[in-house]
Amino acid sequence: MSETPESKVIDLKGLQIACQSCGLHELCLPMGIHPDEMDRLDTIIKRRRPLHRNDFLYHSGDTLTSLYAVRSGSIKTYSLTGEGEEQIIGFHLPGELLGLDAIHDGGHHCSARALETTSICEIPFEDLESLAQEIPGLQHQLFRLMSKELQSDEHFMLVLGKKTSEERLSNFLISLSTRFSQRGFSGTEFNLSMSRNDIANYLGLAVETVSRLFTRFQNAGLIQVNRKLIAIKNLEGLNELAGAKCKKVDKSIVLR
Amino acid sequence: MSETPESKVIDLKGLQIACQSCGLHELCLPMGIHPDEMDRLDTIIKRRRPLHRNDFLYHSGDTLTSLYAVRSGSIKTYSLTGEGEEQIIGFHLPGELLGLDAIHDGGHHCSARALETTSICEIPFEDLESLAQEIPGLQHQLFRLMSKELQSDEHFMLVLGKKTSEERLSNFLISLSTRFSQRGFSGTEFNLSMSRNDIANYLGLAVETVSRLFTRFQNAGLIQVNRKLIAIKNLEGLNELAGAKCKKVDKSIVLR
DNA sequence: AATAGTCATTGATCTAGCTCAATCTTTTTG
DNA sequence: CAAAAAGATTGAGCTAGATCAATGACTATT
Repeated sequence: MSETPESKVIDLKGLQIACQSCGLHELCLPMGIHPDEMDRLDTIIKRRRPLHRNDFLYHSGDTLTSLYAVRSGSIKTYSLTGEGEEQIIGFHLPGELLGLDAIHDGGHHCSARALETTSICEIPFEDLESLAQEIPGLQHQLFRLMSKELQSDEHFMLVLGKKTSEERLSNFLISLSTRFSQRGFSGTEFNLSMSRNDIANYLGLAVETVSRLFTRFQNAGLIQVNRKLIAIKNLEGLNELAGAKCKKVDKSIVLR
Repeated sequence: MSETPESKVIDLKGLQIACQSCGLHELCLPMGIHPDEMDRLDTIIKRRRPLHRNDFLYHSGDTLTSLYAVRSGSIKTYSLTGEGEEQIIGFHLPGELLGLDAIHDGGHHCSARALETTSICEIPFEDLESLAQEIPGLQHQLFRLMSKELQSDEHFMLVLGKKTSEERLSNFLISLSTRFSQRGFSGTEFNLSMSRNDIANYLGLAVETVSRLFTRFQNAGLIQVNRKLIAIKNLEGLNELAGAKCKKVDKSIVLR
């Protein structure tokens, strides 16, 4: 985690991609701020060498020093239950900010771990806060990003609150699809960087249920599953499942 | 909703309680800012006449103009599912801020409705944002409040994600108890301003299940239920239930 | 005070999804 | 490359909680 340049073959200079030239700046912190202000943001952001699979970005209990933006790869966040079981809170894709939930009391209450090789921009929070004090657009964007996360948490609470396993999984797949395409990747064909176990844990289901659902969805022609690779074949159908709340007219009957 | 003073017998002047003298300022927006800055905050905050039970604070689809802080009473927020059913997102107690999730795209995605007679401070968002630009403590407190909400949303996701009905309801009761005592009310005896239906909806359970659980909890000596009035008799026991994740050692056996 | 309407409780049954168990596949390690 | 470990799938049965149904209690209206 140290910043000693000599300890690596990797050209750290090459990692110093500016926000300006980053394909994610329309989603990320720099959104809506002027080019010269973006330069100031760049001066506080640290680009570190990539994390490998299972590397920790931070641990539960760590003091909050920085926020982190995913540049490529993916991260899962989780906390441990009373009995020491992992409980997954979220999966974070490129352009998404981590650590916002730690601002409140200055400490992380969950751990963040790379699901695959992942590069990260580190943004020291104190610096960011001072900069936000000077750049109205940055303050606004920070409010917007936090608000967006509140919104998506609320959406997920709705999904968990009432929905059947079918609704949960279809919502999950749609969410991934949407987020991938917003980030310039294919929304119809993508890799799941997390295990079936992680998915089940996140959705509050048993692994077996998730596995069965994948087969069912595939048999119904909604998706094509090949190990970690998912191809969405019928987004419309998935959407119907995702919104299904009818008790009487059982839409899921097509899947039997 | 208009501000015409002559249309009411209520002394609107009397409603103009300053943040300074408000018992909630340690929890609410003014926390951590200096007295003279608090005065500036006071100048932008509008105190309106109280909402009555079932009055709307805002509707889903409304443009975000203000954030709202609950001064007394309680508010529920909910959105409508595809099939037009109400899905409750949260219950908001005195000192809590509403509308933060609307900053992202400037519009409310849920409706907010009073559960009982409720007074509200209205804080025009644009004014608040400008003020936060000038008062670092205010910017920081806004970040903190949003972060706190993220944290509690995450906690609730954990509860919904895996937990049994017993765990869900005990978590709910503990959350209310904690929040009431933080606000200077009794944490061991309080009124539920929401219906059993609302509770069930919020927790993703059937009304009947909630009702049965109340009786079970009462029989186990954990709580005393009298209609809307709840008395916590054994907080320790509730806490155990709330954290229960053991599959083998079934703690809930005591309740049968 | 009577009536209608809403809200809450209790009982009986049914089912979605969990648990347990076995097999198969992929990844890791020596 | 083989062995071991981890992850994924599939099957069979069980259970927590949903649904359906009926009754009881409180609230509001006239």
